[in-house]
Amino acid sequence: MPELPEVETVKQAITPVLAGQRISHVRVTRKDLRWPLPENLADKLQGRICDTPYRRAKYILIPLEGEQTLLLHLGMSGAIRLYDSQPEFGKHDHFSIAVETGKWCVFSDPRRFGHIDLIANHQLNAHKLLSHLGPEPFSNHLSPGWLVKQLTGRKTTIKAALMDQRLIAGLGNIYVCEALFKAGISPRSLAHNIGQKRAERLIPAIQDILSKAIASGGTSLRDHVQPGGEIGYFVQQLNVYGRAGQACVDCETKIQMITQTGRSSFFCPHCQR
DNA sequence: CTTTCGTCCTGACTGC
DNA sequence: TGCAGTCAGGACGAAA
Repeated sequence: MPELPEVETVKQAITPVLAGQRISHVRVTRKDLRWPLPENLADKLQGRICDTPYRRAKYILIPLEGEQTLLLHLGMSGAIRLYDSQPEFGKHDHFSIAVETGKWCVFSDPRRFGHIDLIANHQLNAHKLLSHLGPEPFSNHLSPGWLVKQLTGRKTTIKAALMDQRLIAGLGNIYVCEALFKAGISPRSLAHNIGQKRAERLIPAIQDILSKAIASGGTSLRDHVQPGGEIGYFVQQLNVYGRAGQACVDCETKIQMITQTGRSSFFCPHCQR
């Protein structure tokens, strides 16, 4: 259920469990999720020491001793749960690892749009899922001038442009809707019509929405990283997403829902121009 | 080249 | 209560 803040939250939760720890058990119950998993994945991971996990876009990357990195992608419905000891596995718990402390890290994904891969470090930058990604939303790369330049000549809407991982990596439908609301920009605005003024609102809006979501994700998480507890996503403080027909928090105009490139967009037709 | 559309899959929810 | 239909936070690859 993951956009960048949820993935970041999961990464933060698994870090103290995995960093510096040797993998003692691996359980793989499918040969594929969205794509075929690496052959003999369990054997390849068994006994390896994990380095500190990090995040790129919506991917969790766990460097392993031996110049390889484990990539986890949660897709649409993926979640990771942590346990203090071996749990009872559920039907969608496709991939689990234990470390020598006895703790288990369980990857669950009902829709199986997620993916797991094991990548040689020198091939990371060329990997199919990573090579095309744009800068992180908090990268120094992002400036209003940079954004305006990137949007020049784009004939699509700002909504579709922000959903494109090649422009800025890690945004998804919810936070694009929320950032556009915060910036007062209609999702229907054409990308090439976003000038310096609106770009100067949009970039801080994106960063503000994401950092607040990460902070609140972290808060809810602390209570939930208990034995059997779930690391997941907690809806809160959404101003437009999922609020079609309800009053705008600023002007009380009814929030509208439209479909753009196959995805729902929520916005306030009065506040967002 | 850029952009949109179909697709992978299960489960939760709505309305008849 | 049952069942068909709809929708979902992602992202590739084909097609336009």
